Amino acid sequence: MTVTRFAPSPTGYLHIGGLRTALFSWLTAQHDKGKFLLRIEDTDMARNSEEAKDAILKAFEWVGMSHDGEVVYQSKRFDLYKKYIDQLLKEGKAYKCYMSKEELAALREEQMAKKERTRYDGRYRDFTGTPPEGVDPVIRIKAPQEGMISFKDGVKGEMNIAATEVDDFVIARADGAPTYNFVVAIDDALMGLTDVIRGDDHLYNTPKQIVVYNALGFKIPNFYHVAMINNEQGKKLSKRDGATDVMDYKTMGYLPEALLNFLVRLGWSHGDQEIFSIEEMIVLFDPKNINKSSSNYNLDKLLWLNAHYIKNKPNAELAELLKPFGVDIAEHDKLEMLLDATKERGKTLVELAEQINLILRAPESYDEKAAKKAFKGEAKEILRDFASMLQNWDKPLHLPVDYHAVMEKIVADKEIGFGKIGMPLRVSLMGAMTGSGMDEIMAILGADETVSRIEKAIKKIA
RNA sequence: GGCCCCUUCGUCUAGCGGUUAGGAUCCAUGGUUUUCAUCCAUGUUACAGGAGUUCGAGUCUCCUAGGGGUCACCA
Repeated sequence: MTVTRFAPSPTGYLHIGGLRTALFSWLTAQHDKGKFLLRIEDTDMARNSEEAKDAILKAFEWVGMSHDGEVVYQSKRFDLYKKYIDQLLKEGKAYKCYMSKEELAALREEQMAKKERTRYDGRYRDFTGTPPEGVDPVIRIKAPQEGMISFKDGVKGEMNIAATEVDDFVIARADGAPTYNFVVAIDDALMGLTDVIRGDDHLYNTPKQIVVYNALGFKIPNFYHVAMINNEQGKKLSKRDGATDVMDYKTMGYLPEALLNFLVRLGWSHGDQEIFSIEEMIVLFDPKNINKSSSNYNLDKLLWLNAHYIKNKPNAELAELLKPFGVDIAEHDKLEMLLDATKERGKTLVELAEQINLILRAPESYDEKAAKKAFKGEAKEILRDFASMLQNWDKPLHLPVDYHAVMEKIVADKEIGFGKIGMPLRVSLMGAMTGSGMDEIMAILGADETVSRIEKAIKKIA
């Protein structure tokens, strides 16, 4: 069975790039009807925070990516790691290193001066003498000293790293706490991971982890290293480039399905298809199709996708989603009409909320340019007659077509073009020259409110 | 600096030795709409550069350039 995972360290919010690798992992598991596990990498007690962990979990909840089983916390598994450290020590596959931090720094400086690769020189690898006083040793693992460490990466292809590139790295600190590459390999193996999908900044950790897998006799999973997401300029994505926190997209009025659709197309594709429902992604996703090259983050496409998903969302659901944006129309009797008239005009929920408020709230002022153009000539008279027609109309006024009939009547009676009534009417009702169709707006407002706004505008003209 | 990875329209990408190099987004123009938006149509723009291999190269090989990653008792 396919088992994938996402393993963030709780040092901050969930990053947009992290969400993409999580999505790839999640899709791979869903596709194979396998399991997607969540593990919190909190071995560095100094940098962890409970808030960060909660923020990450919350982000997952928002996008609707659920994990299987309990969340695994590495901080609760130290006994387990300790067991494996002792085992390796006993088997002679790991050893105590008494080199002080100062000595290590000196060695590194020396190597840098010689323009060599900085690496631990293995001086305690076969040490049998008396250890120096006053130094708490670290534990280092014996990495192969010659040959190649090879693995097949599902994205990058065949990888061959010279053993000389991997030194005897530390698996337990002086205080006994295990280190990242050690615990990741153990947990991935013990949790039964079959496919490890992660950012390619981890590419160089892989040979190290393979050393651990081999030392402990664990089965090596498939690796997929996904290239980074850069900003529009092709540089590393940073906070300066706008939203990098997944939850920022919620507050900016993006739909999770739009964000996921956007992310799945960054580094992955299925022919010419652009729109993928979650179900389609699950059916079609294959990590083998992940691109080798890095991709640039581009807001245009996300905006386009978001507009698409808003347009196609049922009105009742939209009404619920709009609540956090200060628009509560769930109980509005013209809900359907209101959203049908506005949802094609908002690329985000924020914009959609603005569009709705533009209709629901009587204009406090009139756009200067629009008013100048619309409220001229006989506009005042036309508006007055139109209001009067609305008040004396002998048929019911409910639907847009009912109001359209009134407009047709005034146009016919006065032998004027639609613009003559349309423009002043629009500015009277909305305060501006843009927006939804007049028939729809009037039907939403009702005759009384329409007349009231017209009268207010007439006063303004005078 | 060592090692490793990457390079098709501005951006996301299709392409897996033979295509007028396709789609999407953006932008522009036109149509629809009493306005705006939507929608529809049309258009501009790309194989980083150079050598090879081959009848034929975006596709294979090498070199160069550019970009990125990584070199912790962080994860």
